[in-house]
Amino acid sequence: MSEVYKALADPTRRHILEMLRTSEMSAGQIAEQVHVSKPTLSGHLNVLKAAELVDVTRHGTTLIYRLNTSVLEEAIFALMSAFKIGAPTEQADIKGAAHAAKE
Amino acid sequence: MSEVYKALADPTRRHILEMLRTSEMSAGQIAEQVHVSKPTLSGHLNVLKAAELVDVTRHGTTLIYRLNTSVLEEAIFALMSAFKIGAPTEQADIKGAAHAAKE
DNA sequence: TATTTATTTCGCTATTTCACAAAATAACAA
DNA sequence: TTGTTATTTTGTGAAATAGCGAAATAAATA
Repeated sequence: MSEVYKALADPTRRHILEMLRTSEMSAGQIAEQVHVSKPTLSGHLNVLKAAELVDVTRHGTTLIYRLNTSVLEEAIFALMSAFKIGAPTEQADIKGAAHAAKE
Repeated sequence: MSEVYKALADPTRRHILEMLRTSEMSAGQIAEQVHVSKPTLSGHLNVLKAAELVDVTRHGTTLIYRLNTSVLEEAIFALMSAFKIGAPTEQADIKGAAHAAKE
């Protein structure tokens, strides 16, 4: 579980996770949008894989990464329960959170 | 915002935050339960303060730390929103109403 | 003013993290 | 087998992080 927090601590990794939310992607496709060297990207993907935040399957020479939503959900709800924070009840909360997420 | 994730990445700091959930505490009281040296603890408290996860007020010679729940809530809801992970309550209702339940 | 208590800052070491270029590996096609 | 593409592993260096003991600071009290 602690590995999940560490994985989320890096902005590049959070960006990758957000990209994978829409659809699964190969490492090469990710590399087109994340401007770090391939070795660096590979390292980030390994951290995400170790935290089980992403799953990988090979298709020929390409590796397909996809978001493991359940692990992310578990982490978020673990945080919520650890601090006894309830679900938001107003749309304003959701908008506020969406705005904060872009920073 | 990124500072919040980094602050949460360390298990000692998460422990401190959980302690502060119940009630505010002085640095000395925190030190009794967190077994690191005082300089190390002071460093952790500074990280939490920089992320605005805690507020500090001085009472005489002692510094009182208390959890800034709103910043923690914002971080959690930012995560939920970024990954479209819905709370199983009103948030789902709002989304469902807004998008006419399609996906 | 001098002392005591609570906490921080300073100075240092060890470990981890992030980044890159170059070399290596995996799968496939010719 | 040789070559091509996709991706990772290796090696290295710079910067950040966590840890500690010793010294410094802030506030209260004698």
